[in-house]
Amino acid sequence: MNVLLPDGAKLDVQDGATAYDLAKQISIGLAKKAMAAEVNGTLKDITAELSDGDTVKIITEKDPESLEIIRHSTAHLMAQAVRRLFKDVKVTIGPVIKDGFYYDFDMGDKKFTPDDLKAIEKMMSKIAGEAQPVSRRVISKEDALKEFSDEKYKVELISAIDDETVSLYDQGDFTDLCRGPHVDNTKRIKHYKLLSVAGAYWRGDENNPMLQRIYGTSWQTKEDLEDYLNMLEEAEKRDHRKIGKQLKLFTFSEEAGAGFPIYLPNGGALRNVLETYEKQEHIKRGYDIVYGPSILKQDLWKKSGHYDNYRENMYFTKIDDIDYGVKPMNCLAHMMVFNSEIRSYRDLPQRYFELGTVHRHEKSGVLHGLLRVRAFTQDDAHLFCTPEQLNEEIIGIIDFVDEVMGKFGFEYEIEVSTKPEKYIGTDDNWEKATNALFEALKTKGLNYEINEGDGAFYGPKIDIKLKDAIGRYWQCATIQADFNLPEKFDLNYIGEDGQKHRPAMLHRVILGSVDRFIGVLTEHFAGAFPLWIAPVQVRIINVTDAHADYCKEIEKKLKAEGFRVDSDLRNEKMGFKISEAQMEKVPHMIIIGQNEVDNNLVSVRLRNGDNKNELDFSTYLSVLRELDKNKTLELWR
RNA sequence: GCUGGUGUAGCUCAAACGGUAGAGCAACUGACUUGUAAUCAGUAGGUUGUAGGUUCAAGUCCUAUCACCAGCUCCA
Repeated sequence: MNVLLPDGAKLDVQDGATAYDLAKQISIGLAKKAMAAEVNGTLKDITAELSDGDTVKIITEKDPESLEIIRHSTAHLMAQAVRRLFKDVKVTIGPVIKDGFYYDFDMGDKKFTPDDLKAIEKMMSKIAGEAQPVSRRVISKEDALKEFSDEKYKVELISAIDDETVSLYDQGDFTDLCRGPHVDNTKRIKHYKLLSVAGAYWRGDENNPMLQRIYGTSWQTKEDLEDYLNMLEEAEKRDHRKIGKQLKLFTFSEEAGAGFPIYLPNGGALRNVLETYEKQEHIKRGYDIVYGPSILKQDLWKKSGHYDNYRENMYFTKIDDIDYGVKPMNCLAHMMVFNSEIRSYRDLPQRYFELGTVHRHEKSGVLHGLLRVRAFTQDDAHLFCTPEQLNEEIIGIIDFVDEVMGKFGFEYEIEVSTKPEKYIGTDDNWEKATNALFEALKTKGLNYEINEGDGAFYGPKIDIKLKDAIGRYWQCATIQADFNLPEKFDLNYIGEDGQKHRPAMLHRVILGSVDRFIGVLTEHFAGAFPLWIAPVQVRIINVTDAHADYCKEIEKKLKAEGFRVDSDLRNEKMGFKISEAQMEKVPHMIIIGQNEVDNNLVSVRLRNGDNKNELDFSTYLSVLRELDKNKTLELWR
């Protein structure tokens, strides 16, 4: 019989040949590396029999699909190990997830301990060492139900399957219901680690029993595994909650309430830099700065649709017996701004910008440092324009985002989210809005992914996910088209024809939540902020008390220039003071000793350990000005 | 919100079976006057998250509550 290879070549193979036989026929090397096969677009075991006319691609370690296979097989290996160690356990499901896998077990009242994880890992390597062949078996549902009669969760799963038959995978003393594919032998699984244990409900439903879930990771090579574990370690070191405490950026107070960040002077300085920068950039681009109140009448939230669609995330209060809602978004006041006078087509586009502090009721269990809070400030803007201007406005925002992200050194990816289940407005308007977004992305020639049904209740959106220093993605900027609120608020402008027309509206943020962005920045830079953002840009350190006055003089001059500078004139050894400044990740340290005082010089130590000694003060000042003004990520020019 | 875990000095952490709450760093005082990642000595600092309860005795056990941490979505 004949099979087709991905390059279109036809290959004659023996009847009944498996994918492995085919690989062997192509080359011994390929057969050795073969993990699975993609037959007519479907992933199958390497031991799968081929049929005449099949298109076959051999999947090797290099293909991304092989990672999923190996992780799934590792999950089975783990279940087998748990089975051997804990007799009464009921196995449930064990899927592949990003960077690894998990498997849920019903242990009755027993909980896994860290020691258990070690024992399970040990048993896994024993089973892998036994080199047990893994084989697929297809049987009728009926037989499967008999075979798994002791496993109530498997029975539930089998019953829910539509097909007449189900596939099972056998490996030694362990059999699991599984679609596959899998590696052909347990010895293939070498580079894995069990990471954590947690409770999880059966099928994610809190009415179901709580299971014990073990998370693990598995890779093709030792290096990959080590890289991944290092990344986890690195992420822990960069945790903004930890660094935020060390650098005294922000705090949370049990007394003040959960999810309400409180900025300390260092965090305040940093935040002020971001906000000042943003105001300047918005003014440059033709935005007007506006301000709205924190609470608005409940009736207005009813009118906007927030009351019906967003109520569970809102806080309410009463003033003189009238109901009010605390704003979870800034759009309402901006609608009021637009409606404050009659608009002509000549006035459009109107772009309103506000650093607006909003409150949202997040469930207590999801709060997480600055990344998930109940009060935060958005760099929010609403643009009102004619339908014809929409494309240009969206492009303007995309360019804006691109420039700002560049200042922080972030790359990013784009997603478009479409109409969700819960939405307001007509399908026609949704289509118009969605098309406007696609159109703009097309004009810019940008790649994007589509996130079906993930839009806001009032409109579709473009989400921009930035990539941090260790490869994690964070959602920050978003652009949302909206034809619905203008309708509800009866916004209009007078066109060239003297008639009333409905403006189009865009909601957008660049940093998103300023708070969240600070959290992301902290993790991205591991607290070592670029000079233009750093809470303290320059620290002046004297060698002995005799040089204190000169230090104060320099501090005064730099402060007058607007730099964030302080002096450490304590009677300590300078090595000690340098060490402290270093731990605080201050970009520049100015060291002042007798030589500097005598000759009107400064000696600068950079955060990276480099020294720029004995500079004229004026020379240093010009360098500092340049670094700050250019918002460079470098410590020196 | 749910499940599990944690909560001790400003910070990082100790205190076996319930039996007087400790250390390092920071702070303060003094000495030393110092040249690129931690000088020495001394002093002070706590109603053990909060509120109840059990006990001769509670940081330790019980109940409630607050906060924090992990997970709860990614379909055999």
